[in-house]
Formats: sequence, C-alpha cells, structure tokens
Amino acid sequence: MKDGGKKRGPTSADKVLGVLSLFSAERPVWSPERAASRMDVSLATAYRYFNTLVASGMLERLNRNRYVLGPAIVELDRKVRAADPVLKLAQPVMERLLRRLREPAAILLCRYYRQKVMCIHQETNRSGEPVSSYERGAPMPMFRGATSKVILAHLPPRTVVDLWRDHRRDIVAAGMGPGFEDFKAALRALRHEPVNVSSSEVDAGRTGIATAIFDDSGRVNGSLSMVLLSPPANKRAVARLTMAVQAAAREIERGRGVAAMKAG
Amino acid sequence: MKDGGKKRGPTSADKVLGVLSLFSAERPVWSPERAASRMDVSLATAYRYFNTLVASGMLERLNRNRYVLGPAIVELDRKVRAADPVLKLAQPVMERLLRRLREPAAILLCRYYRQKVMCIHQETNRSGEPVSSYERGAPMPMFRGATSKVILAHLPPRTVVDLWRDHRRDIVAAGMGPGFEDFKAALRALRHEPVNVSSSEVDAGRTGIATAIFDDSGRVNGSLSMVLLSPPANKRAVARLTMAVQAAAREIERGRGVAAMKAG
DNA sequence: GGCGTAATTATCACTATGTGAGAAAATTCA
DNA sequence: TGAATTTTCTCACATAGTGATAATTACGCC
Repeated sequence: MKDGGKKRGPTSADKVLGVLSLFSAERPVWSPERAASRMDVSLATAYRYFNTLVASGMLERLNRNRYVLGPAIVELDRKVRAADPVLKLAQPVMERLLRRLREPAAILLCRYYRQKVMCIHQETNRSGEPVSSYERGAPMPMFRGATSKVILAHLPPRTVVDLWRDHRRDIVAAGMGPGFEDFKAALRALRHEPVNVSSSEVDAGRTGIATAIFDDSGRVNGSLSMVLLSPPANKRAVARLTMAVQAAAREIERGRGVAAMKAG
Repeated sequence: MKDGGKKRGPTSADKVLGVLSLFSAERPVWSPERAASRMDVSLATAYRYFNTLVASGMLERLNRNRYVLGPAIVELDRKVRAADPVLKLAQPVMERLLRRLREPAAILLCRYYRQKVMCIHQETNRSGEPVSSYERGAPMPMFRGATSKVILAHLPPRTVVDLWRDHRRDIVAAGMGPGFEDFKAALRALRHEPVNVSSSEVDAGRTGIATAIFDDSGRVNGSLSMVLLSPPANKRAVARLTMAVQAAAREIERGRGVAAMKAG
C-alpha cells in the first residue's frame, strides 16, 4: 500500500480520475458537496471536477445534486471487449466447453489486476439465476478458489513479494503461511499441478476447476475456470472435467498465437 | 458541433480524458508519441497523460510503446450495471419476452446519449451468432430503425433543435426532411403511435418493433425493442408481437415506479 | 405560477502546477 | 555487450487550477 518510489504530489487529473473511484455498488450516487469533503477540496473545485467528468460522459447528472457513473464507461467497455484478443478467442471455446456439460455450471475467464483477480467473461448454462456471482468486472478473492490460485502460482516474483507485503493476513488465513517461505512453497506446489481443483473456498458447495492461460512470452495472462454448482460425482468425473478445462485453455493459447501472427 | 456557450480553454483533466477517446475499435492501440502529435502536446506531456491514466487503470501498457484501454473500465462498467435500476428491472422482463418467441430474435434495451442511441443490454435466443450486432455499448443510428425512432419521438424540444442543427443531412436522408417543420411533423406522427415497426432500416431483412420507456417524470428514458431476423408471417403476428413489446415496456415502467418508492 | 431556498456557476487574486525542450536514464533487441 | 529507442527527469516559465465569496440559476413548495 505504501508508495514504492519517490513521493510526488497527485496531479490535477489524478484527482479528477479519483472522483470515479468514490462510486461503488454501495454508494452509486454522489453529490459535489459530499465528494468535496471526502476529497479535501473546495466545493468549487468539486464542481469543476464533476463538470469535467460529465463533459466527457464519465459521469451523468441524474438531477440536482445527484451524479452517477456515466454512459461513456459503457461505451469504453465495449471498446475494451472489442480490443481484447483473448476474450474474442476464449468466448467460443467457453461456450463449447459449457455445452458439453449437463450439470449446472459456469465457465469463467479471469485476469490479474491490481492485487486482485477480475472476471473478464462468464458463460453459464443457467439462464435465470447465475451459477457464479462473478460476472464481468467482478473482483475475486486473490488467495482463495481455483480461479485465483492458478494465476497466483505463476505471477512474477516481484508481484509475489508485493502481495506478501500487502496481504500477509489474507495469505496466512488462506493457509499459505505463516512465513514468506511457506507462501513461496505453496505457490511452488500449485505451479506443479497443471490444473487446480478447489471446493467451497469461494462459495459453499461450489467446486472450481481452473488452469492458467499464458501469453506468447510465457507470462500468465489469466485463468480459465469451471465452476460447478454441486460437487462432481466421483474422481472419474473430476478427471474428465479437468482434462476438458485444460484442453480449452490450450485451445485459447493456440488461437492467441495464431492471432498474434496475423496481427504481426 | 459548435460550442453553445462562451468559450473556455480545455482544462488539463479534459485533455487527459480526451486521450481515452482516441481509442477505437479500428485503432485500439496507441503510443504516447502518436497521441502527442494527434493532440498537439509535447511528447513529455503525452507520457504524463499516459502515466496518469495507467495509474488509474484507465489505460494498460501492453509493452513498450503500446497502450490499450485498461481494466478499470471493466470494473467501472460493472458498477454502472449494478447502479442502473432500469437495467435490473428490464433484464428479467426481456428474458421472459424472448422466451415466448420461437423465431430467432433479439431484445434490446437502449438509451439516448450524445446525439446517439446506445444499446444498454441485449438478450438473444441465438447462442452462436448474435441476431443483432448491437451489444451493450454499441451506438445505433439516430434516425433509422424502430429502436431509435421511438426515442427520437419523445426527446425534449431543445434536444430536437440541436439534432436538427447538427444532423440535418442524416435527418433528410432518413426521409424526415427537407425542412425543420417536416422533421417536427414526422416526430409528431411517431409520437402518436405507441409502438413503431420498421423493416430493413438498420440491417437488411430485419424487422424492429420498439416502444419508448419513460421515467416517473414522464421523460423518455430509452426504448425496448424486439429485432426479428426474418419478417413476421402476417399482420396478425405483428400485432401479437407489438402487444408483447408494449406490455413488457409497461412492466418495466411499473417496476421502476415501485423501485423509486422503495428507494425513496 | 411566483416565491424562497438550495444548487450551481462566475469572478478574481494568488500561487501551484502543468508545460515544453532537452538531457539523462533505462529498457530492449541484436 | 553495445546501439537505438523509449521513458523519465530537470528546470525555468507561464499557464491554469485553486479557494473564498458573490452572483446567478434551477427546483420544489405552497
């Protein structure tokens, strides 16, 4: 959490962008006044910030004193999706993988982002209630669940050190402690299994089967995981699903290579 | 396109946010150098802008010289979805509406935004290829298609004037010209029909059946529309679908009223 | 439909901070 | 390891962001 490098005052644009992070699911509506006191700027400045963000569409004025995140974000996310080669490749693979299953399940594509794992895409075969609450943009716990663990296992050492520094508590609570050496040993162990299977670590009764996805330089790009509503019948079933997930991940990686060649 | 009010120099944050609008589906990757020349700032400043945006997660550095829109956008869009009461109410209604159909179709929820209509949500019964290319965040033509027309019909006069000023060409091309009076007459006509049915105006062979959704102050909030891959068999079928769309829109509006009461 | 109150914008003096040009450092690739 | 490029740093300067307050506008209420 502490700044690694030399200190530098936050620029004006930093503060304007900082306004956006005030908005959350719990508090989706903000007034300039409340934002001003929260950010330690004058009311006039808060209005200036809000106006800047409204002008760019990042905020929307509902009515007097009530602002919410704006439609430019929706527009931008579409561009993010369009520009994401892994998503484009993964989506049909995820659909196919899901279609082979008869039990209620979800397939998740996730990525590492800011000491968290974020869901990029979800495919589910339950039309009504989703099997997993992890829809696009949702953060997943970093140290629990197959989805995160397979990513964690392959993060660069530098990142692992940072995580240990900032989240020692959570790591120990997840049974990967108590020391840094223990943590590293746990990651090493995870690294040796191509697929991780975890049960009831994120949601009670759910089983996650996940494997890492690598980019062409061998760095971990994210993970592909299958979330099962109820535990598989037997070891045989687990083995079958494990193979399917692994095969799908390889297919995505292979496609990625082809896409890179095309682009290059 | 011309600024309505008094001129004011763009603030620094404006320019930083302006960087984001450089990114498009056609050009999803930008370098500080290219951005600098495009925005008429020095290279050093472009680097400062990019660093600010990367720090907030709005941009992501792929590798040397290559930046793309970042994961913070994905995170923010999830918050937008979570905070959107209309979306939350509409989604189940859209699913139900779709389930009643046997023919390939899509249900669209759209909104007015910056002289365009933007798709907020799409439900489709074709798992593979989507029936409509209008996914969340996609802009729709403002003057063609049932989806846009029913919104256009109910926009406030002030907005209608702006649209005429900025898009006279498109309006005339869409057959709502040649004068402003003709345009207003066309809108009046649209306003008198509760549901609009248009064929092949956006995509050849497709039929759109749309109706406006209003908020509790009577302002148009957006539209609900059904897009059919192939034209309906007969007038009777059209009438049936028309009723269904209208009923769904009313249901969303009713729910919205309830939600407002709950929130208030 | 006008009035009163609260929200929003404009004004202004002041200083902070964003800016460009170039040098220095760091990173990448052969 | 070395050359070429990218990226950061330094610094002087002037712009532009800031807070306090006043003026204006918009909304709700009777």
